[in-house]
Amino acid sequence: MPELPEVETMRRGMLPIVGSTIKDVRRPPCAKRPILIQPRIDVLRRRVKGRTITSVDRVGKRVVVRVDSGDAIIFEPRMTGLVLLAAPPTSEHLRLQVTLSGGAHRELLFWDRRGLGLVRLVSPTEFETLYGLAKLGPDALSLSAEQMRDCLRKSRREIKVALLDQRALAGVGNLYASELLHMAGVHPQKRCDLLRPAEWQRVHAAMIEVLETAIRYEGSTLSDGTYRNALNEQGGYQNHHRVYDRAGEVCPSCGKVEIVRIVQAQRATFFCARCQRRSHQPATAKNRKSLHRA
DNA sequence: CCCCAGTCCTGCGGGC
DNA sequence: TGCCCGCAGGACTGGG
Repeated sequence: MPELPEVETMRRGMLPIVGSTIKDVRRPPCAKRPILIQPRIDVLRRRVKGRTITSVDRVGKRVVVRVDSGDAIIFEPRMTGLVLLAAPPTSEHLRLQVTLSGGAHRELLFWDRRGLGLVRLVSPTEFETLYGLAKLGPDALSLSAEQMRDCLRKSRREIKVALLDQRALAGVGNLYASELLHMAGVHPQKRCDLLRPAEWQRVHAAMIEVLETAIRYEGSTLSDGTYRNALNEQGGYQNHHRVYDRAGEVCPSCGKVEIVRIVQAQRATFFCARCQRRSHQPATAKNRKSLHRA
């Protein structure tokens, strides 16, 4: 499931298309139910055909491809969507094909096995309404520890659930929420309003560290193998997960078999019952060390 | 404001 | 061995 590191990796892989011109936009025949494309494909085609791509950005978990009219094509991968410059994993789930000219790549593809993703073309005004700060919080990599604490400290929600709320901060998803709380040594069920300033500092530092490291490894390709970068290559961070999908295994911090799985807001959470206590306690020496290495 | 359950969807793995 | 059910969860929606 693409979260910030995976979407950032997709974005970086897309950079070679800046300067290319869009020749056409097609919706390949798909046996299954088509994904949502807004506006209708013929309207989309009229607005982007002949336009030059000026930038490839990211907002939270979405890739933003801007063209010289000011419009932006937003790719929202959700669970299984991929933005590709190479051949997709299968031809079956190809959802959108953008043909290009004037650059090294001939086409940009949106592939999505489960079809929960969406592609939309938005004007600058629509972009602000749909993806501005009123709708989506500041990017997880750009907000400060103070901003993070200010926007969450009064909430009575559990910290792990609050981290998934894209209106508070954008980019953290289910996998990295468990990972960063483990590095911070904070219990996922601890209420935000009960976190101490030192814990907010650790959560913020761990968030930056985990996300940046995951970006260096080009994201996590889970056992279903779905996530790929723009060239259809796997990520590497799945080999460095501390707790995610490791229930019953040894905790990398304390070395004991203490990793457990619980469910919060209908989603799996993994944590170490020994290193992440509900009550206040200082970070373990090992956690502190790994944070300072950041 | 907050929370919860339901919705979309496909592939896979556990259990029988 | 084969089949079926349930699970995976990002974002959104409607009801409490």
